[in-house]
Amino acid sequence: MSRLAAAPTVHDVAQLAGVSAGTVSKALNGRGQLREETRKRVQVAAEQLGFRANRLAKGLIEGRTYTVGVLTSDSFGRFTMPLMNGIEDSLGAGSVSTLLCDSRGDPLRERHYLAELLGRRVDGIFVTGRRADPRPSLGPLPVPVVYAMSRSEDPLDLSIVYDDVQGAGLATSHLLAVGRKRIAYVSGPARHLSTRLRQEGTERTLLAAGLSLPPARVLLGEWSESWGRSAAHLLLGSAERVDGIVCGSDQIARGVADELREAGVDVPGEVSLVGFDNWDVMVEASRPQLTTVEPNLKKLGQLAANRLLHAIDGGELGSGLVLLPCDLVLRQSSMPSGP
Amino acid sequence: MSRLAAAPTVHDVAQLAGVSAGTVSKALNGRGQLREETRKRVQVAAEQLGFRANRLAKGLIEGRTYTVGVLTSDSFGRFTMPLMNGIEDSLGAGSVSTLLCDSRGDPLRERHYLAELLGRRVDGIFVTGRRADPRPSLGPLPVPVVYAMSRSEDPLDLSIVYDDVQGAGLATSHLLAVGRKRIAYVSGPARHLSTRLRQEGTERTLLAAGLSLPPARVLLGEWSESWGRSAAHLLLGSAERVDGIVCGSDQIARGVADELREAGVDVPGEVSLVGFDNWDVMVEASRPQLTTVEPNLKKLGQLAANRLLHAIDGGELGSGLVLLPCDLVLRQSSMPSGP
DNA sequence: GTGAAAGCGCTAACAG
DNA sequence: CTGTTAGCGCTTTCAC
Repeated sequence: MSRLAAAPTVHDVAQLAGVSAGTVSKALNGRGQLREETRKRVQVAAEQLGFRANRLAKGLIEGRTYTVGVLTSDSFGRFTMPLMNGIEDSLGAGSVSTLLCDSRGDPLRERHYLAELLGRRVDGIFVTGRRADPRPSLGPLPVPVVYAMSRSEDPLDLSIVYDDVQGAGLATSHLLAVGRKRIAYVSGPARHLSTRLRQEGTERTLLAAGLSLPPARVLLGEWSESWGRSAAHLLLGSAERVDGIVCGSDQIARGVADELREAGVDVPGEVSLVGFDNWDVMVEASRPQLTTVEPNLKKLGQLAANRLLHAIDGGELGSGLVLLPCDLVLRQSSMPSGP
Repeated sequence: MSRLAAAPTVHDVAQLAGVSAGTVSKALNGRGQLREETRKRVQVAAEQLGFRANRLAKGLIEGRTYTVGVLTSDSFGRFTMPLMNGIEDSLGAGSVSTLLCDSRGDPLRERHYLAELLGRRVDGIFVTGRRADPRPSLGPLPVPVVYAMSRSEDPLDLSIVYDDVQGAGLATSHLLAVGRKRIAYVSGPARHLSTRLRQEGTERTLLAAGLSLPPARVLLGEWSESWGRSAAHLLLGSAERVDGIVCGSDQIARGVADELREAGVDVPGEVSLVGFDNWDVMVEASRPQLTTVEPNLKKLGQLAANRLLHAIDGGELGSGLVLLPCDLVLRQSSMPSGP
């Protein structure tokens, strides 16, 4: 549509209302003592001109911008999305805006964006990214920083992540609870921390129950359905049959489910399956639908935002690694006796 | 990590370098005539203090903020992501930052965010969202607005979308080219514009080839794999066999592929299949992998950003609906004689 | 060459 | 009650 004139200033409003700029400010912000009639007149004039106070000018005075930066090391993907939603939930209420920067994993680009954010005097910064692996700290900055769904190498930073170990433990406990005993772990590349942590959670839980996770029942590959199918094929070919599988992702779990079904193995009749991520697209399209670990990313985002806001308001930010517990979502793939 | 002191100002740098504030500005911005020695001294002082010019103050003077807003009517999803990447590509070069607002489809929230963006004096605004259906215009604003992957009801606005009709036409032409004649269209809900446009593209192409798309070969349902499977089942039950299927999404196509395979129908031997979206996760996990329509969202984002930047620099924004052509990506699902 | 002063849009403190 | 003044951090004349 057609373009409006440049944004009006307090002076424009003042002139129209026949008062001074200071009076406009007071009238519009409900400060000072004004005659009701004057206040009204100013409001009408402001309305008429479509006046909105310039936040840059306000920020200059207040010394804060009500803006936070989000620095992501990876393209905005499926995991960043619910996290961002959580962050917005907590920020939106206080009308803090979000400046988005995607470094695409390039450290140079990250430095550039960081400088940009600092130049814009953001009140705080979130650092995030797909990989859960520890990443270099941004170092000491004039504003508080929260590493969300991402962990800084520096223990003095505050990092908030979901608990991979506990999540996998939940999955494993559930398999034990439905009577499974010979449990396998199929997951992504060993170089990913989350692969190792989820394995640890699975193994620990089995050990605590007097069972074990022998190397032959640990299959590590890629985060793909295709690998899930291959892994299931391998499991079918081995001498001893497993009756439960903890998968490192919903994609893998779905691949496993497909392969098992096509090989005539009943899921969950003969084998119980648990995924990880609670990714709706995968979980719902899978046959049978997947019991899976919900990493509560939205909640993680909310928590991260609350901590950051608190620090911005002068509170203590805290430091170290905060582990947020996962939940288990029950669906058909795991329950031999029906949901 | 520990917190740094508040950001230093030009005066801090000036004091350290033993010059005046004005000189600092000139030295750091390469303006005015300064002795090389002085310039150096200022630069060293600035470096030492970690000085970054406050962009708010700069923006106040320049009258522009080098910030644009992105107003999305839907959570940042799979479609918004590549679009954003494209936008960042074009903006990043000029170090324009992005203020992100997710209205979640709530008009009230949208108004709030719009006010917020205007208050922050963004230089321009992108409007986007998952649905391709026409949406109400934001109306006349003091800054240029581009509707990207979204169309405004007002023809005076500039809307840039990919060409659903042409995309479906590409898919259909390809099916014809590999020798298919009895073609079906399986897609999402009829209330979605993209469903109807893609149908139009399919039908037009068939008519142009002397063929037709009878109602019995049009199956509209949901954007899910599950619907794809149901639709394929229906097609298998009908009297006349189809030999090619244009699907409204990759998810649907994958569901169709699964159902056909499990019913013993060879894809692409007996039936050729084309999807829409080129969504890696679906396209690669599908058996066989999917030939599909690539909507070039990243390119769309780049174009939208370039147009907006041009308008911000005082150029003409333009208006009306701009249709960006789709591409076809060939994989196994469509080619009876192998790729 | 460099410093001092004015002003971007706004608000807070102080006059009147 | 309302207007005037000063100043947030920066840049840009204009004197010196």
